[in-house]
Amino acid sequence: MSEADPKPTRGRPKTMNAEQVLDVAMTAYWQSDPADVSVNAICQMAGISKPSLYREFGSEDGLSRAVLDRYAEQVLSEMFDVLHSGQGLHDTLAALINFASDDPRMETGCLFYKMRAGKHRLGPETRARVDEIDASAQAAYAAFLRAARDAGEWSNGLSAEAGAKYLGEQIALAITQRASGESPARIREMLTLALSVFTRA
Amino acid sequence: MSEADPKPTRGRPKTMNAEQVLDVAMTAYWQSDPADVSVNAICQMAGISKPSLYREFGSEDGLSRAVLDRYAEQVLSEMFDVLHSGQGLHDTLAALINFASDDPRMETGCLFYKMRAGKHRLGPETRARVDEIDASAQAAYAAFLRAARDAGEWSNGLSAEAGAKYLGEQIALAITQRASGESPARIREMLTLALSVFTRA
DNA sequence: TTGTTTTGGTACCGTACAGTACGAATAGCA
DNA sequence: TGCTATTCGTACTGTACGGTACCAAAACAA
Repeated sequence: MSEADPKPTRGRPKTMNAEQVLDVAMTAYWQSDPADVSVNAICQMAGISKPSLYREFGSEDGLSRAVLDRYAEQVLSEMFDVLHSGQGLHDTLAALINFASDDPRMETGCLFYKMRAGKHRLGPETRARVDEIDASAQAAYAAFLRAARDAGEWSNGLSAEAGAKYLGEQIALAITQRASGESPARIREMLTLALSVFTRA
Repeated sequence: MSEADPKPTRGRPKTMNAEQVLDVAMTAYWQSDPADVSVNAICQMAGISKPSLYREFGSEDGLSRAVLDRYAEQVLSEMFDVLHSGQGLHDTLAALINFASDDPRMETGCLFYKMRAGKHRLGPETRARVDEIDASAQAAYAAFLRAARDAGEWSNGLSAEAGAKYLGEQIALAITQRASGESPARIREMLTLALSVFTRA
């Protein structure tokens, strides 16, 4: 992932903690919106100077890409583990509904979906990473639906790819609505309705 | 709506055409995103100077509010006429699906939904207008669903308000996906699936 | 002609942004 | 004690933005 720094034995010791900066940036991006948080603001919040940030991450694009990587590792991975938990279709969908509607981490939305929604405002590296993650998420949804179909739990006229897209977009919609202050109960009601197409013949 | 100008008999005759400026701004906002189009760019595209624009609209907020008003009159009104066409539930839903999936005007998305998605970046007047339109749209959807229920065409356990919210968000999602380049066929497939909850018992 | 009124645009204001030049600070090594 | 390597942050660059001061242009009225 990142080039292993051979820990230089000479030179002024670094006081900047890259991971703490990433945490600060991730929280800020996540709580509001990547497009509304400037590099200046992140430096101020993290208590470092701008050159320090640029030495570490190269550019704003490099920073946001690193933040997205961290978010994928720390948050998205857990979300996609649900798809491989081996439970049945119904239980897995219920788990997804629970996560999207009630998980406190999604109270201000999902950083990945925020980045995807404002993709054109991101730098090329971050944008490419967004596309990668989007593709792998769709693949995971599709694999999950294929498994459910093979197990005879679902037999729609829909292709697994179309179903995956639908499932992914419904979850994205639900989480995005949480960021705009909609009540978890309403979101649960609507998402349950949207996903009922998988459990009703 | 706007204060009637008493057409002054004195002073230099105005060469600026406010409606043409609004058209230019609406097209620009609509094609890309209100947050990505500057006042400078609009002035350049419209061939006028910045003070002229500010004399007419007061501020960027005033301009975007005027653009939204125009959009509501010219585009949204037609969309909501569908709800009052008096057809049955099934036909009306089909008309909405047609509009969202295939109407060429929605090829680059819906300006209203773009503004709503980036509401926090708008000025106070425009933001208030967005909320107004959102509320009246929900009311129209709810009235439509109540009428359908009274006619016995729909008998879900859902409240008309929850159904209205669901319906509106599904249409918004479909149109927003068109702006991100998704194929009309896919969008139609997914929106049809999402709205099938209204026609299946 | 001489004012008065209205609209025109040039040139500017202050602010915020991403990104950088550069010298001071701090370490190990000779 | 230098010398070199590395990180530090102050202070700056250039650009873009929303918004405005100001005066010239163009009409009618006296």
